Amino acid sequence: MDALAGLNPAQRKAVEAVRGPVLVHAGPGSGKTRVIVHRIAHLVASCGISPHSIVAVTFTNKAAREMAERLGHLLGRQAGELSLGTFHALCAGILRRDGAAVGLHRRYSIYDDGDQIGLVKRGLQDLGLDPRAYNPRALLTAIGAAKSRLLTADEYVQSSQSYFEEVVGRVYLRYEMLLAQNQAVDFDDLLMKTHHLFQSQPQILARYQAGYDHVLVDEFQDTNPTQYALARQLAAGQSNICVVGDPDQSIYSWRQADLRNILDFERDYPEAQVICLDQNYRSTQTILEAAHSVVSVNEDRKETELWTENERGLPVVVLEAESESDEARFVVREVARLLAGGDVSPEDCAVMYRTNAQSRALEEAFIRRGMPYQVIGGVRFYERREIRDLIAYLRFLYNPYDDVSLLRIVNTPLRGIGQRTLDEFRSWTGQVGIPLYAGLQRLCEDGPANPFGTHAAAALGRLASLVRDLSARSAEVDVARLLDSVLEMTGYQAYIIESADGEERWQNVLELRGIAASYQHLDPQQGLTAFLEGVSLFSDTDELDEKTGRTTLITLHQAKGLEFPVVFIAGMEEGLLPHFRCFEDREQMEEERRLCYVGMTRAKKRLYLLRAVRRTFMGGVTANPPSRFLGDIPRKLTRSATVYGEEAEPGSPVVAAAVEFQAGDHVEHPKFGQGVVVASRSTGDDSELEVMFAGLGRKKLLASLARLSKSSPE
DNA sequence: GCCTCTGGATTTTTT
DNA sequence: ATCCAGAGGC
Repeated sequence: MDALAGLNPAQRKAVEAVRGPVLVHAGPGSGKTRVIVHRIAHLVASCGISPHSIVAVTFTNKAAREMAERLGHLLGRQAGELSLGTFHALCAGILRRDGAAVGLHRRYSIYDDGDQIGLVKRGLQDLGLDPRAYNPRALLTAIGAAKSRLLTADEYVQSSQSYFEEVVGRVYLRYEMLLAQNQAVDFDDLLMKTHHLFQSQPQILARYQAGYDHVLVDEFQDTNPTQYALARQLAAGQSNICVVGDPDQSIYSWRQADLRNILDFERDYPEAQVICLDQNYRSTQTILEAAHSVVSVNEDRKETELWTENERGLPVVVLEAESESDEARFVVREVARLLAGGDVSPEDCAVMYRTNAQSRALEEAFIRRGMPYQVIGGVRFYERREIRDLIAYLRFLYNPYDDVSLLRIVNTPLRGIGQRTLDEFRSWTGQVGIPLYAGLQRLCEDGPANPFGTHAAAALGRLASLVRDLSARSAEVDVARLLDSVLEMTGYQAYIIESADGEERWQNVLELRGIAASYQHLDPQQGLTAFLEGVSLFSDTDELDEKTGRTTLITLHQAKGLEFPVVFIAGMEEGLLPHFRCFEDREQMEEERRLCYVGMTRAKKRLYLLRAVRRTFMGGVTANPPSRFLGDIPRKLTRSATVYGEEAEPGSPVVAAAVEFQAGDHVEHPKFGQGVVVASRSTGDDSELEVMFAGLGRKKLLASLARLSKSSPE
């Protein structure tokens, strides 16, 4: 095997630079994955490095799988010995093995977003704070941000500067306590606790460092400081660390990804080799130039430009539609037209958008035309109620300290344990000083001689023996059979089938059953561990399948790393892309630009930028001006067109009302002063505006009542 | 204890 | 438009 075959000089250099720190700057379509794969193959096949001592971190599980597959072709069996995965998956494994050193049981739970919100709300309650006065979401974001910067609750409290931060600090402390009680971690904890483990237990770190001589990090621009710190810890033994990224494609700052990691890398490893991959193999010259014209407006940016030997190609199509349904109809018609041409198949096409809500109109159009499509993300499988319920059952059986899961299933399906009984039960276990699950055990042992009223005692007793029987079962049978037992013994199956949309929900349950069945080859304990971990760390992009014969509908964020011959970007409007939440902040606005750049550079041959003049949004109608990004693309690269459908006339009153004030307009209010319209919805003959006023925040106003006047921006 | 109704908030992106 | 929490009736 020749790991260097077919590489250009820069790629070859990146593959061969095996010693010491390396920073690879890889623009879109520059063969980044190729470089990583060949670098690993080169390390193993030519340098004689053991695959056991290589760890490669990817952004998604899917990326890890694909890499594993390609390496399988190059290295055969040895590829299975590499450590490949996301930071989260790798950390979950490390904590499973060594978490005891930081107070974590072997069987801990991983809490997702919904669980976390629940814990924050409980924390607020415990502290006697009103969950309506303090938005749990905002608190959780603040806590997550702290964890992404390795700030513990104590440190946070020490350093809090404002009243809000003080509240966050108190909630953070409480939240951590609740997690510990439940033997649970959140996503950020997977990283932070691993880091803490390594820091506090040098002998454990040494073991991993000795194991990992070579550390690779993909999508480095989207790592957060905690992830970077982890990578440094792992690489500290040999300093053979290679990070690959592209600052222009950094689109996850809201998840605390920090571009400064790239600068820090050069500071932390001054001897690092920097290699730039700037030849693009993916797109036409026209597409590259158009994309560059959008991203190059950014001020926080080193000027780099990709070049390509590919043909000039077709102009970028810029299309104005009357409504989102016209926009969607155009997409479907155009896909059909290209299919008829013969050289394009449905899976060659992708439709991208800023927000998941936009997928709806598109989906309808595909359905109406009978065209095959797949939506990535959207209503997520693992967020469906029936799925969460069943996972809660399994999670509680796996980790009995997991009260969040227990409380979810205590009365699902209904078994007569209402709020009242539950409160009594909880205060009883509190008084006795035992965890909830132990309380249930005790009820089992004591039989009817418990301190509750007859009705409650009977209901609790039934739950207790149910739990006892199911946990006995969990030690004996594989995940799929355990799930069967849950469905049967709890009456959940009947409960689902009789519920509204029972048929559909039961199908979901069967799908989960199928996923569980894929863990059958493991012993009961390992199987349950692996299943729950897989479920927790699963991401929507993981299910993306490129060879389906279906057109892909996907958010711009999820599209990162993918490529398609034909790309449509829908909703090129002020308020959507860029999103109105970013109007006020230059850095965020620059990220919107990068997001647009990421979308455009997914396209190989054909790129369509679409917008709708009028769009339904939260019940009302909004009218958004064209995205400023469209204006940055030189006209010579584009071809413009308009589509107007039959159902709407441009001059209709509905449209007129919404057009009066548009998202992005600067306005003046007699009392509130200067502001920016962030949303306008037309409701019949009036429009309801949301305006962001300097210092006052968002206010909702009726256009007919509030005496607003348009003003010029500064 | 459970069901239904209402009003309010809520949607940006996700490991 | 849809989801949630809280109130009130059975």
